[in-house]
Amino acid sequence: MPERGRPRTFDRTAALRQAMELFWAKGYEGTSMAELTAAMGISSPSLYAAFGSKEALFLEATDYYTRTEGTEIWAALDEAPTACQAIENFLRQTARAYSQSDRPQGCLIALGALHQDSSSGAICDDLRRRRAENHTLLLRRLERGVAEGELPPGFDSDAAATFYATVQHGMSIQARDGASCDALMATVAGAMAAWQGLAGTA
Amino acid sequence: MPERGRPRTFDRTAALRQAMELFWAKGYEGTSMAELTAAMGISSPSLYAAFGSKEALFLEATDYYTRTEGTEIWAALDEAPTACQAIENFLRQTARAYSQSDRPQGCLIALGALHQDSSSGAICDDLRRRRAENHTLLLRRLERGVAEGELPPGFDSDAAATFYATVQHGMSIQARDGASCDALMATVAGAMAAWQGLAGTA
DNA sequence: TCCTTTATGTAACGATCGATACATAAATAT
DNA sequence: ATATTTATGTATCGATCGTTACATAAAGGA
Repeated sequence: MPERGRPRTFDRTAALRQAMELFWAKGYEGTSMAELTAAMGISSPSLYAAFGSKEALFLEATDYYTRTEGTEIWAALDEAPTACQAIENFLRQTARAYSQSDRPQGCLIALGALHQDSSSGAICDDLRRRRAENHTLLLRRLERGVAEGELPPGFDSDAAATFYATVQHGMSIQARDGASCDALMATVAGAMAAWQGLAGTA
Repeated sequence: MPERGRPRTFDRTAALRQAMELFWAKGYEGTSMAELTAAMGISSPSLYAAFGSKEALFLEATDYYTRTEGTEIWAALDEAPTACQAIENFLRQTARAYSQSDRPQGCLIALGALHQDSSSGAICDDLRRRRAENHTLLLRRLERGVAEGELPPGFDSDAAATFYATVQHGMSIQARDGASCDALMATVAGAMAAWQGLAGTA
């Protein structure tokens, strides 16, 4: 059953991808409507008809980002047999993804809008919620490690999840500063060197 | 020897401090001239006469930030007798400073302008240079630890400095998300748990 | 065929952006 | 006293911001 009315002449998903890459590279406030319409290859009224507003477009772009760009990073958590390997693979995938030269460096969720007091309260809140969800994913995997006996009963999964999430956030800034994949891997090695200490102090 | 011409009626340093706090809270692009003049209590021409431009004001504000806000964090590096204690104190001071409720959370140098492609190339470059300087400070302290025999000869000071700098950058985002000092201390504990591993693998 | 519905293209909206022209005021230098 | 120098206050500059009217084009439904 086809749509009513005149069909749109552009690929909505392709346009959304272009918007995502622009927001990813320049942040929410740093990206103008003029740049968006140019990159998406559509006019301003078409953009508003298809996506609602700049804010709604950003929210949809971050959702698209999560579904397309973040998958390999977070899939590593469930694929590895142990929590230790899961965290390490998670960080190594992060290092690889954040340093790719054919796309913006670092993470859209971490860098897209950091200044709350700006005109974009909803944007900032949405990104913060997504960061909290990521923390929860790490926490669940670590708790599973405790449940399976890999980690001691007193292991502070929440503190460890916070630590590794923080390292990943720092890697976004490091990547924005031009760090190579190897340089990011040095940080991964440092973070994983903490594993023995974290698992032992329980 | 007093100045020629009509003396200015406002405290230049106090105005600079107000500008710094605003840039700190909202970032370079997120802060408007109207907000700056309101917070500084001066008119737009007075601002331009005293500081040159918004960009020059930001550069001077970051310099003021480095001289006034960052001192306690980086002083910890030289005061502690061992490199291990130096890094730990450095991170603990960071946790405390980043979570103060009477000032913006996180670090101006880390969060002030992260998106290079924006209109602010010089701003971004300046902050990146300052971050590189901070990395160098960590590196020098670790190299001193190697020279003094505290750390083994093969210790990778550069990788360790990168790791701890990355953790600090991540703490800025964590603090922006509302993390308490205790929560940041959990990350510090995680980062210091890596010390044994880093010092031992050399 | 005519009506409804949706999309496109042109053009422009009011608001805000960073930055200034201009006249006036207040200090020193001669 | 006069000239010079610097700061202030008002008012506004052109450019860009996100957003939208409006007329037209292209589809399905009756």
